[in-house]
Amino acid sequence: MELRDRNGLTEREFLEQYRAGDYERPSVATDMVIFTVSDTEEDNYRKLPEKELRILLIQRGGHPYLGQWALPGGFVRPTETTEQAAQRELREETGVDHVYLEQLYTFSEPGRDPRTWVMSCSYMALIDSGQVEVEAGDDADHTAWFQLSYRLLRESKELLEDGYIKMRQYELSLIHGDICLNAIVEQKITSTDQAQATEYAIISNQGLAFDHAKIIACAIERLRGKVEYTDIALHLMPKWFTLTELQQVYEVILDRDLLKAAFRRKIADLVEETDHYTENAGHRPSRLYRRNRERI
Amino acid sequence: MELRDRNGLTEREFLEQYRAGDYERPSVATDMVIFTVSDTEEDNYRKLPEKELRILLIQRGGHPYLGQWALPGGFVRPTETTEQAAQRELREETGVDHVYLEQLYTFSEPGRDPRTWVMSCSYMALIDSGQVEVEAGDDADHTAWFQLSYRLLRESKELLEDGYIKMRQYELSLIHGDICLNAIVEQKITSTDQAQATEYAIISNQGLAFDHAKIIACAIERLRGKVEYTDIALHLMPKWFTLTELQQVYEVILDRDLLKAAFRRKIADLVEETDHYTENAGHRPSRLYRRNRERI
DNA sequence: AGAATAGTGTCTTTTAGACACTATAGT
DNA sequence: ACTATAGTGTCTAAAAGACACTATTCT
Repeated sequence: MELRDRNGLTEREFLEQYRAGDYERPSVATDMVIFTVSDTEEDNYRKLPEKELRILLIQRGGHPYLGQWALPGGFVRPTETTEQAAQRELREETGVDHVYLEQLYTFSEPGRDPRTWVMSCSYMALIDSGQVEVEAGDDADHTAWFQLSYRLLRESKELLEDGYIKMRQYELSLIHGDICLNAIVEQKITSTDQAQATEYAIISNQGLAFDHAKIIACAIERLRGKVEYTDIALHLMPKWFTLTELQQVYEVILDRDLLKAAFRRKIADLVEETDHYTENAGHRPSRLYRRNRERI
Repeated sequence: MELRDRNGLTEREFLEQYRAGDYERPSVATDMVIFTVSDTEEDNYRKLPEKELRILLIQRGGHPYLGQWALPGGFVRPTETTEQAAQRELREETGVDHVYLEQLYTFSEPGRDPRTWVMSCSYMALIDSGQVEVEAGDDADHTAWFQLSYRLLRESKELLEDGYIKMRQYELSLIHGDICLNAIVEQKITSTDQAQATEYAIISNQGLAFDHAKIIACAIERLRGKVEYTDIALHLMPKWFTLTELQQVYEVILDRDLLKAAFRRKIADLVEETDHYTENAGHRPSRLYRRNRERI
């Protein structure tokens, strides 16, 4: 009753005699864009601190890209999924374990790693600001949180016979103390009647290793997109937070101001009020909220 | 002036002496979900034909999963990106070249291929119905277009201390003539205050090879999501089409009826009217539209 | 004439944007 | 009392949903 292939083998027999071919295989690594949001210092006791979006980078201690900054990552092992590899990496690098984790994109351009054929399966992680503060100081081992900004520099559109080409140039800046990394990433959307393709290219790059500027661009775009229609931003918040803090997080991700009343209407179903309030703020206390687990 | 690592090597020297380690590497394949939309036959000369969503499958001629149906795909070569591999595969399998192509997700579960360690970088392609009809008959080489349906079967939600678990079971049906493939795919969303994870599992499976039921589920969900807020569906249309045909395509993707007036308002900016009309339809002729390349 | 689809007008409901107003702890 | 933020009310504009009505070709 068992199926036999053209050599007369059953599946079990086939698998027993199977030897992996000797064609070339790539190494597969995961690279992670780990986001968190932190307060900047504020001198005026009355004013609220501002928020900033940060990602974790590691300074490379060996070739290639010696001295430059790279995303945390590592090679995937045969006994784990890429996601488990990302989780393991995250634990090793930040000590945190249960966080929001989402696969972004697999980068596979030949030559993206000058050593050998390496594909990168990239992930984005969101860590709540509460969990992270503790580890912020471990600068000695060349791990640092960089403030991120990602802004549209130029935009152009060219009409074709049956479609268009749209180019957008973004400036990516990463700042940690005196260290300032910069890259310009170009997004090129070619759209014709049938085909459509989006390509990213690194136009200029100061201090970021490999194609990591592209991966970071990809992550921030995913984050911006999802903030608008999911509750993803809540994974960046501590257990309890004020609505103003939540709005600040939205604003720092989207890089634009939002109107208070409209914002509160929009996120009303994502949160649940508690009976707690902020204290000693130098102004009217604010009610604390938490994530609404009942939401549909 | 050149940087030297702890062994005193410059980057160039390092790369020259670099030998890839002998740790294990996975094979990386691409698997493609190629969508198209076709007309069903209609006996009543007055009635319009209905649309159905189809994907391309290939019957396996060897172990493993001998005789079962699999997505077209193949291994990635060291000189190409995963996207180029997908494009090559698409050309070989369907003869078409310029189509909408989008990376979906990289599946990496150890054991997903019983032969050896294989990761699959999956892609979704959209082919316009006009280009495809020609190739529809090549059934001899075990390649066939299957009508796809993907429906929610069950949904449940369990509240946790600080979050919830949501389970959804979908029934995936693929039909080509007398051949009927079936799978039930479960989506499990675990969401707590910090963490959130979405997992897919194949609950039952008749006739689909590997974990391809998961990949197809992933593709149809991406397609449904993007139809709502992009012009992605236009890549499934021929050069000229009626608004009713376009609406049918939206309806067959979303698996629900839409209101005509609201639909036309919504897609008004995505299309451009032509001066051509349908003929001999047994009823009032319909204006033909094309994709609007001027759209913002 | 009648069948079937094409195409539009308009009323209602919902959502988003804008802005002004009142409320309150802490120094 | 004053500062800075907290929080709400309401008007307007835009988008989505619902439904009815008219228009047109072909057999």
